[in-house]
Amino acid sequence: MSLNSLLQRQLMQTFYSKALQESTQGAALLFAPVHYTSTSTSGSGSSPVPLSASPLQSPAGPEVNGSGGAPSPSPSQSEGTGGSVSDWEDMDTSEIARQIKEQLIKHNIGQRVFGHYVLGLSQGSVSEILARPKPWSKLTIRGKEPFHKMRQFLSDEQNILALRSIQGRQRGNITTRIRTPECGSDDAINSILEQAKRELHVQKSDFSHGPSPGGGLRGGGGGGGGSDEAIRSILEQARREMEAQQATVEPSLKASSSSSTSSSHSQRDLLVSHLAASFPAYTPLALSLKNTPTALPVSPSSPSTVLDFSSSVKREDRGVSVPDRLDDGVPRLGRSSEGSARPGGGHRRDQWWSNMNPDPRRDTPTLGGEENHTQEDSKEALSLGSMCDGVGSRQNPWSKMTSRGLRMQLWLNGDLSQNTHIKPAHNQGEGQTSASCSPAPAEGTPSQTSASCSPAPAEGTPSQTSASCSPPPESPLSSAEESLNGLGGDRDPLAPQAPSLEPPSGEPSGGESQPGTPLPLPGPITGLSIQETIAMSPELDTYVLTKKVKEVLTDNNLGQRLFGESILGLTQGSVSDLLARPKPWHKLSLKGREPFVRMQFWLQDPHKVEKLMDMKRLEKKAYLKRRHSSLSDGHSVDGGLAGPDFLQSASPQHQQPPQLYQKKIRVVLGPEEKEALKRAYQEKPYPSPKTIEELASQLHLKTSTVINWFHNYRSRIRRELFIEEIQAAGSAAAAKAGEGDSCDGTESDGTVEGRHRRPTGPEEHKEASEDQDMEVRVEAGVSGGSPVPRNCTTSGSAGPGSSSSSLFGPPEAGLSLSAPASHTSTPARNPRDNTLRRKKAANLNNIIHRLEKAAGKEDPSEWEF
DNA sequence: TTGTAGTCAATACC
DNA sequence: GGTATTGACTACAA
Repeated sequence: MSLNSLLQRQLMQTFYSKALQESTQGAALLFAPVHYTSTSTSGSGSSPVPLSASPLQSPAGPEVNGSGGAPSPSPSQSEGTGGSVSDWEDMDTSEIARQIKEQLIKHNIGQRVFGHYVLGLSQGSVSEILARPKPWSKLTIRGKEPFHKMRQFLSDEQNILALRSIQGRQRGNITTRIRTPECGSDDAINSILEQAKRELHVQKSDFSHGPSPGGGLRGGGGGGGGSDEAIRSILEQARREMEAQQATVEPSLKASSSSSTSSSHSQRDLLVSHLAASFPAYTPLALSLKNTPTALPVSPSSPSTVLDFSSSVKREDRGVSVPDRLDDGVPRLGRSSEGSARPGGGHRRDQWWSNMNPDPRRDTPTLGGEENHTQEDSKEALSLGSMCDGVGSRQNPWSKMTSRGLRMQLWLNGDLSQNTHIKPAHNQGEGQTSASCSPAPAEGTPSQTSASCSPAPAEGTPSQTSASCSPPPESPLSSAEESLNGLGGDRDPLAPQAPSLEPPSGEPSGGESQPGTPLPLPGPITGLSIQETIAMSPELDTYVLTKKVKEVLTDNNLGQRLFGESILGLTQGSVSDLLARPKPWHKLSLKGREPFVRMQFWLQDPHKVEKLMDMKRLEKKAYLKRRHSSLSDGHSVDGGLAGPDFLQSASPQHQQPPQLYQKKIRVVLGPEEKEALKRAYQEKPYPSPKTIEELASQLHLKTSTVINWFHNYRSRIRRELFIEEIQAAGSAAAAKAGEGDSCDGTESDGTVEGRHRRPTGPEEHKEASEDQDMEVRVEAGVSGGSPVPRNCTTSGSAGPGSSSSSLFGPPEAGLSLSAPASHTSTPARNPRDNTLRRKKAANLNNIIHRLEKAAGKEDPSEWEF
């Protein structure tokens, strides 16, 4: 609770000291989200009053009151008085909303967090307010309150920065989802420290370079509220909090080291996940086992051990095996982490983590050391090393860059290009681009940059290159840069990640390049982040991309799991899904495009295969080593080579009560249940809660299961349709090229492209089965007549309209149950065709629903399809 | 509250 | 042992 307040105090001080200038109740508003009382939104008209208000009042209250001088009402109070601040009147609500939206977008702050922490409103309310702000004159007193808050929120960048930190703390890593209960506390501390560090950074930057990198955010005041005193105060608070936390830990652990605290537990979880994220190639846990073999049998109460570490890492950790990635191959930067050394093998991980991990949360566990660390940073915070820390090496490697990391980077960099080397490589073909941490990449050689960012390259090759800073010149990637097709000498954005695939021994990762022709570079390559690269990327042909990836993987006998975890940061299942059913580029969100961009760059890596091969070998080696160790310790090894299996098997699961390793029981719907659900879907793709209840009751399922099923089914139907349309379009084009006009593309759809793109026979059969199932539904369902688009089923622009028109076309014979039995004769009976129809029909229902829904809207401009 | 996108992870399947 | 499927979940937005 108090931890939560620490970070927010910054926000509060600047926010409410100006806006509210009054009671601590007003200040407490900011903290409402965590501890709303039941009366927080009652008709009293007052703002939510958090239960946690009191502890916050202490630090903030006096300052707030002091700054304001004359007492003034709280927002809620002020509304009763009409507002004691003159400019609270006649606000331009649209403008405020616009600015808020702008800032939220700019800082990647979600509406939920904003509403939660600033307005005391739900995300939905925030959305409403921002999207459709009412004119001031039409607002009630209560309705004006959010605008008061928003305006005050905008008045000081510290508010925004603080909220951004909160957002970053709350938002899970894209690729790692650690859900430990104590995370919040750790994160709070880390966020505080992060903020403090940033403040130091900014101050130093201001001092050294004039304007802060924060750019326009920093309104007028330069350093804003980030005085040394404030920073010290924050750090002091953080230290106290951590001490308080540590006090709860058993003395032995307490005595051992800071890394043995309970907080460090979760911190290690974070470490694990982020390390895995940063160096997915170092999956083999045997690397750590090699160094700490005795750690295996340790009990959970010994957090300093690898085993416990592993066991503490939930499987949410994206299935990457963790500890070993932290050991060998981890660069040991000179500074920090001094105090993180602990008995056992974990200290090196923490050490590495403290140095390398982009997530500011990493720093926390070291109590005294943390403060020292930060202060040390302040002494150094604009050295090249810290620059690298904040911008370069702390930038997550390619496969696991988080939005949080991106935000941090963006903020630290100010205009994004000051400290980074952004270059539209493809077109301009300038020099190296990977020196994201290099302040003067154009002048410094990669080796220089690397040396600065990776002071301890002797630890092994990974250390040389794992940092996002530029790798040493001897890096295989560096030497191979020029071989990258279309790169014009620019480094592959994969570079930060790719070298980590090299074996920790330091030996180069193989020799020859992948014989396959890399796809042309899609567009600008940046040394910044995947997100920016994605944003700048031109449209990619996801289908071609996945096809190529599949080819490479299969040709080289590389598994999806390996590829997914190492390159994409995804699990095998996700990879399978992506490769089998890639969405068209334009249908993908920024996040959804990420794997494809990664694929693209991976394909361009001439050493891609060698690296994965090396990875594979390492995993096997690790497995064997682990097994050997386990056997010698009397444990059996029944897990996989790495990843979650490893974590599981490495843990003493055989000796633990089942509840500690309880696998989630997966609901498996039976054929009858599915059938019923599909029928229901045909009736109503968007069933009402009542219908869902009924279905759940009839099928003896949980309502959530039914809801999930509908969600999933809708989503998957849509995606299936995309694929089918792509295939149809491709086949139509092929047919056109080969046979001239072929408006009826169904044949080629089913026989040429369909076969070509469908993985296996059984798949066909299965589809046919579903077709049959679907045909019944289609004919009896809402779409009524034939859904078969006998015409060009999927023109490139085929959207809902085209589908719709086809589906509503004249009845067509041969669409009944017998259709799937024929695979080759009548085009209309082709299973591919049927599948397409099925999906179109299902999708049509979806569209109809949207149409109906849209029809209910007043303004046609709001219609959205 | 509802819906979508993206993903995980259990498990079925080959 | 690899891949495909799919129920469940998170994050986010309207």
